[in-house]
Amino acid sequence: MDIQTQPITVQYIVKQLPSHLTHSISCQDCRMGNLCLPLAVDESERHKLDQFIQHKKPLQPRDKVFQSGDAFTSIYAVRSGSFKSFCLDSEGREQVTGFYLPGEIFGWDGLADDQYQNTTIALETSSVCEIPYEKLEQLGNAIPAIKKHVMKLISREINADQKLITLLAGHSAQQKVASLLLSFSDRLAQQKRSPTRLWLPMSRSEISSYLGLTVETVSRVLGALQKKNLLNVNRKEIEILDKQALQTLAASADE
Amino acid sequence: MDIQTQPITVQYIVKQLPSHLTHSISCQDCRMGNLCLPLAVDESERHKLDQFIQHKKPLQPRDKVFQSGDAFTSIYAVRSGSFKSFCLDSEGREQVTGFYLPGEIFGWDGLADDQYQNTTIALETSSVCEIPYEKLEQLGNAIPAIKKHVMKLISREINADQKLITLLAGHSAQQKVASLLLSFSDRLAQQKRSPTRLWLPMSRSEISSYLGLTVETVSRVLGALQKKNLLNVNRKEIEILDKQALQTLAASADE
DNA sequence: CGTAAGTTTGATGTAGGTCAACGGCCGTGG
DNA sequence: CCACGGCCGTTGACCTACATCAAACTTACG
Repeated sequence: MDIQTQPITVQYIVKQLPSHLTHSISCQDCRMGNLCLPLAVDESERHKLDQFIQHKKPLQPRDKVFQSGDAFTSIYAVRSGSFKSFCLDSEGREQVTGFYLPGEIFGWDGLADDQYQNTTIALETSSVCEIPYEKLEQLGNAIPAIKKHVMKLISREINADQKLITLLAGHSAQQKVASLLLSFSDRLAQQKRSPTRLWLPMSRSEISSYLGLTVETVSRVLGALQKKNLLNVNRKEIEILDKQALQTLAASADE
Repeated sequence: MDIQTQPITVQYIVKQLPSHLTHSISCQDCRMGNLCLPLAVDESERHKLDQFIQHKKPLQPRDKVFQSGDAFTSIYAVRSGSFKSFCLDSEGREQVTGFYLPGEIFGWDGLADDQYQNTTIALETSSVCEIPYEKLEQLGNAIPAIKKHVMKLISREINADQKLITLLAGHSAQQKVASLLLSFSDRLAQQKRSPTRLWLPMSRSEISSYLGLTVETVSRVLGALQKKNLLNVNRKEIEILDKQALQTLAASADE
């Protein structure tokens, strides 16, 4: 019943590798393949990607990938670990706008005005693939499948943002927290990882900012869900005991 | 001090035209030019756009442009009037996700999954240009400037959504309402229309859904802002009396 | 081992939600 | 042309979900 203290994450595996390998895996071998760019792209085309995608070396917690105001040059694919993006309001308070897990892509927010709107930092030891946007555009011209996929990736960000808008605008604290956990669960499942035992890489404060709540409320809601036997909560380790009930709760206000 | 009862809108002007002209204006003549697609595109290229963009005839209030679940085929540019997009939550409650004014583009939410996520309807007598996405893609291949601009348009939607997320997550009712009014003001200014005298095409209920509030709260906040002499409110007509103060209020919690 | 930062828990306050009544506007029909 | 009815917006009284404030506790780290 105890959650493994060191979960077997992609990050964990990568950490075990000699460091000269860590950031030199090619796109062909990348286990994120079908989540990331090369969907519906064959061997030889995938090779072209490798020519310019930079498989960067690991980032430490709090390391910035880019900062609000930086010139837009690239988008980034999460290879391992996790990231948060946020902006500061006029008061200097941090507003978290997204969490990114392995296989997910961030950085689109820089495209409209040629500079990133959000700062994005690593939440844990993590690595990214940097994909220069210019090069990606050129490759898209050569390979229509790539271009099509790029468009889908951008619009996936739109759909995610709109889902969050709906969550923020019309839902209770319980529904918000439950939805976040379910979202994480689904995204872990996409990585072929356990959808019931999750390790939250972000602090309560980051969760609360993302959900438009306070730290205290997030803490209390997690406590309440545990009391209802829907969850096991142990700091950042969460075990989902009753996904069904959690979904019901996230969807409708009853009980 | 009285607000003109029939404001001089694009819609108003278009209504005066013989109806066979209303939806046959070409992209060359469109006053929305630089807001919409043809930015940085020359005469001859603009002509190619005309070949497939459908300048549809006017829509009546509540007419659907597309419905949640419809197959994604096109994006739409607002020529005149205004639109709202919304989705229904599991309870059947309407969640408004965006308002669109002349020169703005909607429909990107359909791209990721090849079907629209939101329903979008006209708020008043309005007209749109339908831009078939397939054709737009092809044109983008031929004319790089078009493709670049399309990318910017999509990512503008991302930025708008993230701005709304920030507004919903960390701001008071007053700040939300003030921000909405200022947003409208700015967008009217882009159309070279008065940024101080606005006519809100949507109901209080639609505003409240968009801002994550109740009708009563929106009404009370408008009342309060009027009492502070920041606004004149007369049903859907709003006159901004003190934009400076409104901006201050929208940005910081003080006073 | 001591300090700081993150988390939990409790007591209290309040912004905004809920419920209810009313009033103005507009369409329809006599 | 006026009367009626329905819809939207406003206003008031009350209430609750969540914020705020405060303090203990736990973990992380020099």
